[in-house]
Amino acid sequence: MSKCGRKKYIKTNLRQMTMETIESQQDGSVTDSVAESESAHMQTQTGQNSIPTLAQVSVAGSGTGRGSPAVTLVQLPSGQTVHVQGVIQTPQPSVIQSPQIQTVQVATIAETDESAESEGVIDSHKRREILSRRPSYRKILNELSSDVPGVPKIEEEKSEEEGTPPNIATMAVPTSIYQTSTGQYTATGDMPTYQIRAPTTALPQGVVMAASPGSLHSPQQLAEEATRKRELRLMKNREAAKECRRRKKEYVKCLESRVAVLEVQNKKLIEELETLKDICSPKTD
DNA sequence: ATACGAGTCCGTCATCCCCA
DNA sequence: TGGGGATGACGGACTCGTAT
Repeated sequence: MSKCGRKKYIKTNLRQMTMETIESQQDGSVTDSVAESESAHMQTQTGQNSIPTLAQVSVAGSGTGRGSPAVTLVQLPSGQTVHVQGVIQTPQPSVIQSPQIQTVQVATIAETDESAESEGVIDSHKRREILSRRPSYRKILNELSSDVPGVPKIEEEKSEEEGTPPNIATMAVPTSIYQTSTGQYTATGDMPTYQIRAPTTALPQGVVMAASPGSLHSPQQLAEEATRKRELRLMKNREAAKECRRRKKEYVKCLESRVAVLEVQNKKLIEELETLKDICSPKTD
């Protein structure tokens, strides 16, 4: 797998691994979390052992610097020891309220990874066939939140903005986009400038021409109409993608917050259990 | 200084899925 | 059932930290 392809693979599995983290994090053991993810991933990647096995675990304490790799040996339940390369994902400074919790993304390198990587890149269509679409993260979160009270649902835009939890930092989303005389779209705020490939027919956001199909005569007009529709669709999709990513970030923050809460709960329960054990156990001396 | 790896962001395409 | 919004997946550009 190419460098970029592997990177995408890691990104692709982030959500899945996050869910596994939540399921397994009550144990509190890094090794077990990795092992569970390992086995789960092996099931989903049958026949594709050239793809690195991935896991995401939550660890307490500080990690290394941003983007700095760390190599760890992890023992699986089967007794097999794997090399784990971990990279600290530094959260936004104002995002995580519990500084002890950091998300670590780990990738175990399967033995056949090197050889498979040298075989070349699968074309994108084949990859699309291999990588089946997973359920929407919004759906997952909503299912989660229906099970567990206290987990906010990702709802429609309005309620989401109004009901943002106080510990989650909202991101600035620029909305003012206009067309310059050169066909260049510029956004106010922090969005970078970008260019439309065929600016001749591009329209500002929200502008819909009232050209009905019956009013089009020449093939040129039809082509222009098609181009215009395409530009409009691309523009809408561009904005939708931005919004989608913003919501996804919020979703990830929500999961991270939930992990932090559950870890605290788990710790308290363990302490409580120890206390009760001390009370109930007969004194030996 | 520079090469390199890893992470992030963005635009686009393909597909899912809801609603009129 | 078609249209359109939502989102997974992909690839490219860019940034940043580290090693040399």
